[in-house]
Amino acid sequence: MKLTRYQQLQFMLKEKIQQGVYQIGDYLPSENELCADFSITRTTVRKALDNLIKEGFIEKQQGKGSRVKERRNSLGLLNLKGFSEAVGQNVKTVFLQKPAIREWYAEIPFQPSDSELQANCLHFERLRCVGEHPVMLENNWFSDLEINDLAYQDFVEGSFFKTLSQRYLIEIIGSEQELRAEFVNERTASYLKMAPGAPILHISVKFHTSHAHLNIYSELYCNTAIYPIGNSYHL
Amino acid sequence: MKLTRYQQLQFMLKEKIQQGVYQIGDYLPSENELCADFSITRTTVRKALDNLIKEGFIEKQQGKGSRVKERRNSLGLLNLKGFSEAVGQNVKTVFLQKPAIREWYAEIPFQPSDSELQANCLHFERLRCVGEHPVMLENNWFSDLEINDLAYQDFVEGSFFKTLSQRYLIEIIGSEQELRAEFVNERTASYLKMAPGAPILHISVKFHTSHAHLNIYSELYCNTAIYPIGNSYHL
DNA sequence: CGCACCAACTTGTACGTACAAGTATATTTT
DNA sequence: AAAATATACTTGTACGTACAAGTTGGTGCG
Repeated sequence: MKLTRYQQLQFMLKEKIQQGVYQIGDYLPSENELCADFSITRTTVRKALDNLIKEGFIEKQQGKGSRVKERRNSLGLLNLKGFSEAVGQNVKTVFLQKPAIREWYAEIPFQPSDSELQANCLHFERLRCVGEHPVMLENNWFSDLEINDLAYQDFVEGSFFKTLSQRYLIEIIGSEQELRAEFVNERTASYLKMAPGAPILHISVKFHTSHAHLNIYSELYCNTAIYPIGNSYHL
Repeated sequence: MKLTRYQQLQFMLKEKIQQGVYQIGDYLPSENELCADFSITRTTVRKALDNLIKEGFIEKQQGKGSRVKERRNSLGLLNLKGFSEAVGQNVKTVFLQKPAIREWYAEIPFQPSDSELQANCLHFERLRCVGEHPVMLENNWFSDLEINDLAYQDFVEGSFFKTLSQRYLIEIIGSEQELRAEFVNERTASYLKMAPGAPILHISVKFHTSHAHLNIYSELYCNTAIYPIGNSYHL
């Protein structure tokens, strides 16, 4: 697997950002410095930086430079409104099912590819709580083609996506979602401490990753009575 | 307002796509042809095409060319799953409130800017139906800073966003959403022909546009019992 | 002290060139 | 007829150069 020059620089910079060498708000070396350091032309450096912008890692300003930014806001990822932004993020995550090989769940509204179905299916289930309020029940399925040795202890800062990015160099590059308002079922109601018959937000997601054969299939049940679900994207 | 060369080409191509000169699936002229036609270098042509890719208008394949694609799928825009993809799209849209200047709605969960609040507020309300099923009640608010003379007869193919793009050259470049599952209220239930106490999907959206001072604020109430709401994006 | 100006940076645009790599078609060989 | 090869396209990568435009800090004048 041979990488182009701009890919080498792109991945190297991404790695340093993820490792914290360049922190949020920091400026990267200027384009001319990167040219000199890597013995490449500015055209190639700019291609690498353009990709990092598209991936949401940095932003540029003419005359100033390239600054590392908070990536979460660039993605169409779900977040608990008023939670990620909160200062004291007293969020707890409880594993109901630790990561393990299980059967592919039949009720996924998206069709996994043949190569995914032929591989083993990894699955885990978590309960997300804000303070003492359980707010989201989350199930995830994905093939073990690219990911092995996944243990729940390993999750980087408790985040599955951060783990994918830092341990496996896998980035989320897109998603499809289906949204439904339903009556909560019995099992979910008991976990989320909701009254029977209450409305619940049911989200089915297919996350596309930088590895073409790897998708993450998630089924989310959210109690939005206190914390609505937020979702943002931009080009 | 002086446009750069790649912007001129970019807007010209976008215009031709929107006018149907280049239809979905068509290939654009090759990069070298565009170079010759506009007397610019390939670097500049590629910059214009890169932007059209980012905006979701085209996709490229090495060795073949640049093909016009269905833009809807690139945006985080909401669509009725199983509806847009359906062949016989027997969708009806009924205006409950035609576009007119009204008061800013106080309950928007996003804060309009001062320049927006100082301008007049345009508003309209629509009911979206699939066949005989009403599925979505939609309210939209936005300032009249960039948009005037908006009449409901003018909507291009019945689409507000297509109207913005083609009549006002305004593109949606991002959005923030808040999702909630609630009990349907009385008025909404009667419009959507739902039983009182049924669960409903409540979506609050702030659409960011290519005009920095113009945002579209939408409040959507969706009956997802038959048609779930779809939502996709990719980098 | 305050303001205008300049110099030294930064990124943005645009030029031109060369070759690599993927796709499709026509031609030649087997 | 089928397979391999040549070819003429396409886009992708990478080089190098020049100047425009935005930002910052210092210098010197009023």
